[in-house]
Amino acid sequence: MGLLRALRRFRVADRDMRRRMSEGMDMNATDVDALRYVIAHERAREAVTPRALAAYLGISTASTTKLLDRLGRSGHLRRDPHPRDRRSVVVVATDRAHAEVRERLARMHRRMLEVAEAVPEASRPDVARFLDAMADCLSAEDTLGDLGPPDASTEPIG
Amino acid sequence: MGLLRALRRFRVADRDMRRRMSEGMDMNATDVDALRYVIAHERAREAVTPRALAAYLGISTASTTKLLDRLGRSGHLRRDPHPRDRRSVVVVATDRAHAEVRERLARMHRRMLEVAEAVPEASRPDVARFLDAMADCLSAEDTLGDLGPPDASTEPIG
DNA sequence: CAATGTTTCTAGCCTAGCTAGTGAAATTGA
DNA sequence: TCAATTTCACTAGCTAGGCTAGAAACATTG
Repeated sequence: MGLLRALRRFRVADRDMRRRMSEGMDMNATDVDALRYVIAHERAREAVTPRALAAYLGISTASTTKLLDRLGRSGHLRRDPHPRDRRSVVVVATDRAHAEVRERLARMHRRMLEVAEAVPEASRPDVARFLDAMADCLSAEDTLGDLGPPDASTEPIG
Repeated sequence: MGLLRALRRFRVADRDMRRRMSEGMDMNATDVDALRYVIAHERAREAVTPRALAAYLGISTASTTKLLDRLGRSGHLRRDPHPRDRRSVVVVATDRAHAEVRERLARMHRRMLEVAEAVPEASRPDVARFLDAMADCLSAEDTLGDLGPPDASTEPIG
């Protein structure tokens, strides 16, 4: 079944991309993920609090405080006062962060759009349904992850 | 474009699944990944060395030594002497590890197969091509990762 | 067979997580 | 209204899982 093979390949590519990205931007994977999260929400005009960020990243708020310190020091994120809750804070990406991410993303994102548009109209619902159903499989309660035969991306000793 | 939305959803589901899996098996994500790798290769009758494992996981061989110690202590992996290279080692999953993983995976894997088989014959090549092309996008040299609008899985402060 | 390369492991360090607990502000309820 | 509770971000201190450097055993090559 080539579909599962293709899915596995995509997952590995995604993992490797995150790795390169983290390497290339000289920050750890969580920090990059956080940066992407903040920027995406900023583009959608939605404020991000440390708590929301922690929930998304799956780390504690204490760790998020440290994360914000790091990304503050590196000049990517800033803490602004929350407009309505004086205990809280709004996390904002700096212009530099926006520019840096835009620069790195633009090309890939454009390519992805092209690829999506190249899928024949008639097949699109099936593609979307397939991915949604796969997501459902992974979301089911008691799962551990799929295995399947290894891809040819390894170097067994033979 | 719903395809990219579906793809994002799949990625998040995959991430969360790994998180639950790591939580549920009471080991860190890298160790689970390693276990899956070893078991998958074992099923394909391919030996796994610490070095190959390190390469796959993207960590140093020194860290892999520690990883093997951990998974040895927990009774999931074993070091066997390498048949032809006396410097080296073959990493083997214990029966218990096989059973544990099989138990956790069986249902999900079965579901995934069903989902794949439910995709209409006519659309399958398009689905596979889409995923392959997306993987290529992510593999391109200078990429950072896609952004796109955030999904509704967040709780912005409004 | 000497020289070089490869493989795993050890020793010691550093970072990014964690829990527990704090002070300040918001919310709830009597 | 105001006391009690909850929620928020943060601090302090710990731990685990990465890293580099270097060593010993073995393989490979000229």
